[in-house]
Parts: sequence; structure tokens; C-alpha cells
Amino acid sequence: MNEGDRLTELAKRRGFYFPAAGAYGGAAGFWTYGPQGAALKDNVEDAWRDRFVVQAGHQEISAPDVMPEPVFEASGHLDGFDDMILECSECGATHRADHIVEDNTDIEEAESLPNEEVMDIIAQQGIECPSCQASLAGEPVDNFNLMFETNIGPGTSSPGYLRPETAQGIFVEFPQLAEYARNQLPFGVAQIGKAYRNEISPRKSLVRVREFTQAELEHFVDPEEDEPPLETVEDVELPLYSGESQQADDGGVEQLTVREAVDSGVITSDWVAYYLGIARDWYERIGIDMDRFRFRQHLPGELAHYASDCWDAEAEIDGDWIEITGFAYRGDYDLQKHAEHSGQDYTVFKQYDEPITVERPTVDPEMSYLGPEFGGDAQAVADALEALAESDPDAFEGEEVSVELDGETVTVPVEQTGFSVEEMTENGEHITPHVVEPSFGVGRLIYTVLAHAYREDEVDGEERTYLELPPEQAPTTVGVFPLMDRDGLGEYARELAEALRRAGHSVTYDDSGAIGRRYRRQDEIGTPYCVTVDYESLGEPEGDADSDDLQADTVTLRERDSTAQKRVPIDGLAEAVQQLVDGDLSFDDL
RNA sequence: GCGGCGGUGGUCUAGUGGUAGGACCUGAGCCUUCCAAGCUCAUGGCCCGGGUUCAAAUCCCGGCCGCCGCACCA
Repeated sequence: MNEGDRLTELAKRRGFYFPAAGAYGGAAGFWTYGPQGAALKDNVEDAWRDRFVVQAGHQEISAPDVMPEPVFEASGHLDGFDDMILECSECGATHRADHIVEDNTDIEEAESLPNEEVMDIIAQQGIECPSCQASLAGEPVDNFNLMFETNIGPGTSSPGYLRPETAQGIFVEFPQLAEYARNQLPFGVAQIGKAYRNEISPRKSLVRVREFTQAELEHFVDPEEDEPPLETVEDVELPLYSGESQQADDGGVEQLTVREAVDSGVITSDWVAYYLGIARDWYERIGIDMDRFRFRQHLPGELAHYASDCWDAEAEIDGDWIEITGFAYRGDYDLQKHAEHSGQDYTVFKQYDEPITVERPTVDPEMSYLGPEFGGDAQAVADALEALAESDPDAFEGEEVSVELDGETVTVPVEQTGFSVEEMTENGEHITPHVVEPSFGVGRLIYTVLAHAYREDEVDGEERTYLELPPEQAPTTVGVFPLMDRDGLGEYARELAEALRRAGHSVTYDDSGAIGRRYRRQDEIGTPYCVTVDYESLGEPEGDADSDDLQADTVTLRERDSTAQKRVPIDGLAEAVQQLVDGDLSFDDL
């Protein structure tokens, strides 16, 4: 069984995740997180929130999953997500019609053509099926949109879509968000939420799904002035698989520090480099194996329409590299698009250090002259004069000035134009911020963390399966067991479990079967610590032990990875566990 | 979406044209003084629909789901 299969089996058996709605045959690409999985997901999201929101001083929002159509007209998803699909009736293969046309003709943007025209081109050019060489003339070109469509309210007059990425929920609200940031760049807005894509073919459990959780940060920066604090991450080692390496015969992953990557030009954007550094350490924190990890640069051909330089964080599972995060410098693409489509202001006002004085030519045409002179064209003439004043103020130097109007030249005496050059004070300018976007796929992170944490070893000759999850991420922090459920051990242990819960720990109580079995149960879900209450805890002799050595109100604390045990007082146990989880105390020093 | 292979309790699996057995897990009890021990008992299953047949979980067709390959992954 390979890594993925083993994981899928464990995930279902132990309650991490399983296919949704199995009672009705299920639906591909939809997964339910069970008790362990939901807890793990919460912990991963909390760790993300801690690093990318709280520690970074950014803000988090929660936008709707459903947005009205114009949002996606502006974002480009309505067209860009809409694939032209063509099926060969001979062999049944499905092809991208636009790709076929582009491959067989000089046309470069076939996607922008209407379907009928694409069909005509295929017929005229005698294009054949790439799979079976049958003629494709006359085959219908259909649309397949990866967005889930719905209707807002009754009827179909107001279509809406489930968002295919969480990012637009931030971009579209930029004017308001900038206000909350007091219009000061740079600022970051984060969101953890669901996104939906009606994938043609979901695969590989949590890797290709139709509903998934994204954790995205949109960092709005002034492209002219803002610089990332590179010095805070300059020594972080990045395993970089550059576009150049990918295209070279002997290319491989290079270990470069953030500083080296920037100085050598391997990473062109300082902001992207900064986030790769931040993210690398964060991946390690949540338990991703850094020996099975790399940053891969997008090749020129795979860059998204908005991105200039883009790197993916990838993790290796079963020999495949899985994209777990995309880092993109999106420029001002998204904000510009929303500004154009909505007519709203998606800029921030950037104040100059010193106000500057500019000479600005203006006109104030004498309408009482233009009106009688030009009749219905008077306003158009005034507008043309204004445009001319801006583009060519020298034209107003003579007695008369001429402008073009519908191909005809009209002449106006300068004195009737109200032309003047005014000195204006400008305090700043409106700029459209650029966006740096790290976009994490939470489900893929969880899949990777579990795959990389999976361990098999042997304890006392018995096989053992356990998850070496970082204690911070583990669904349960501590298991509490009575050695046996009798003689008051159970009551004592139950009280201890309650006390640990009150102290904020995630605690499982288990008194069933043999103690070893209970340890193994917790091992399989990655519980880092187990506490066992025994007779000594009650102040009673343990077997033949010398009663002088008794340590009442102590318990044994067992460490998952080593299975080592230590006897510790219950007084201060909750605090000790917290220190272990936080890494402020090692088990050996306990 | 296309092609190939597959689908038996929660998990892993045996098996047959006459409606199923095991192991593990889970629960109850006994036993048990720290790593899946043992004993007894119990819960729980042939993916869905149609067809062929006296009889279908088994054969055929379709669907759904999974794996692999292709395509797709803005």
C-alpha cells in the first residue's frame, strides 16, 4: 500500500476525513472532516492565523461564499474559468477547442472568440482530433465553467456564483478595507474560507476537490516605496527549484538563503522572497518535512494572467509533488479590474513629503459665445478645448485656437476660451496598490502534514503506527487513563481529566481495555502525551514496592514518539504540559 | 470527460447462480498493577437501479464511487 492509500485508510478509520454523503453513493470531490480532522484543521488554521494575521499585524475578514455575477465579470473568472470543450464523436476524447485552434492556426487568443467562430475555423481548417485523427468538422463546441452557478433570489435574473477563490472577497471590498486601514499602505487583509470549483475530475482525496478551504493573505503595498523587512528572514534557507533549473537537463533544487536568492536574481520580487522565508519556517512549525519540500517557480507558460512572478510551495507524497501554496505578485491587476467594472475608487491617496506646485493649464469657455456660435455642438467644442488645454497648452498662444470636431476644424478666439495657466498645489496622488498574495490550500496542508507525520515502528516486539504531529497541531493534547477502572483509580483519573480541560487542554479520557491498547489508540491520532493514574497516585503501594518510596498525587506522563515515561506530580501538570506543547520545556528535562 | 481495473460489516479481506465466513476494530462481562495479552457474549456487510433467471451479492446493462493513464487544473 502506498503512502496515500495508507493515509486514506487511517483517515477514515480514525476520523480525520472521509468521502461526504456516502449513504447516497457520495459525490466526488467532497469530503467531511471527522472529529480528529476538524480539530487538526482548526489547529492548522489557528497556526496560520497566528503567523499571517496576528504576528504580522494584519487584519482578517470573512466575505460571503456567494457573490453576484458582476464580481466575476470584473475578476475575469466568468470568461477565464469558462473552457471551450469539444468532444470527438469518433473516439470520445474531450479537448479544449481553443487549444486545438491555437495549435493548428496562427490564432493566439482563440478563447476570446465566440463558439460558432471556433467551430467554423475547425471546419474550414480541416482540423483533426489529436487523439484519433478523425475530422472534427461539425462537432459542437460547448462551454464548461468551473464555477458553481446559482441564482440569487427567485428567478434567474440575478445569477450568482460560489467563489472559485477567496481572494475576490477581499479585492472587491478594497475601498472599505482601505478605510479601515486608515488609507495607509502597506496593509494586509487575510481570509480563511471556503472556495468552490466544479473540477472535471477530482482526484487523490484531499488534493483535487470541489470544495476546499483557502487561507489567503492579500498584502497591499505601494510598489514605489514599500519594502519588505527582508532582514528578518534573510538567513532562512529556501529550497528553490527555479524555472531555469526546471528547463535545464541537470537542474535541481538549490538551497539559497532569502538574501542570496534576492541578490542573485533567482527571485525577482523582494516581497515574494520575504513571504517564502516566512512560510518556510511556518511549514516546519506545522510539521511538514523539510526534506520533502521545495519552492517551484512557475514557468512562463503557466503564469496566471495577473501574475508576473509566481512560486509554488510543493510537498512530496508518493513521489508526486503537490502544490500546497501559491505565492504571486499580482500587481494592480485585480484592483484595476474592479475599479473599471464598478466605477468605484480603488486607489489610496498617497501624500507627498512636500506639497508640490504645478502649473496647470485650464479653460473656462465663454458659453454665451460658444452657444450661439456652435448651437448643439457647443458642449462638444468646450470639451475639446479642455482636452487640448491639457495636451497642448501652446495651442492657445495665438489669437485663435482650432480644434477637431467630427473631422471638421472649428476655430475659436482664444479670449473666448477662458484659457489660463494656474499654479496649483498638489499634496499627493492617488495610486492603485500592488498586491502580494500567499494563498494556502488548507486541505492540502492537512494531507501533507498527515502524510509526513505517519510513522511505523516497533514497541516491545509489537508493530506500532503513530503520527508524529507537532504537539501544537495534534487534535488531542493529552490522553488520561486510569491504569484500571477500579479501586477509585477511574474517579481520580476522571477528575484529573476535568482539571486539565479546565486548564484549556484538549483531553481524551479512556478506561477501556488494556493500557497498551489505549496508548496505541492515541498514537494513531497523534496525541503527544498520555497520563496514567496508578495505585501510587492514590498513595497506595504498587505491587511489592517499598512503601517508603511512595509518591502520592503523582502520575506517569508518557511521550508519544519515544514511549518514554516519567513520574510527575499532578500539581503543576497542566502547566508542564503547556510548556511541553509550547516547546519551552523538553520531555527529557521534565 | 474518455479508456482500463475495481466496489463484500467501521477497517482489511475469503467466497459461491440457491442471499455470506474470517481477522482487526467497537460494545458488555470476566481477568489484568504501564505499551494492541487471554476468555465469553454482542453489534455490524454483499454500492445503487434495471435486465436475464424458478432464484442475482454472484451473469449482463446503466449509474454512482474509487484507483491508474489521458485530458483538465484559469
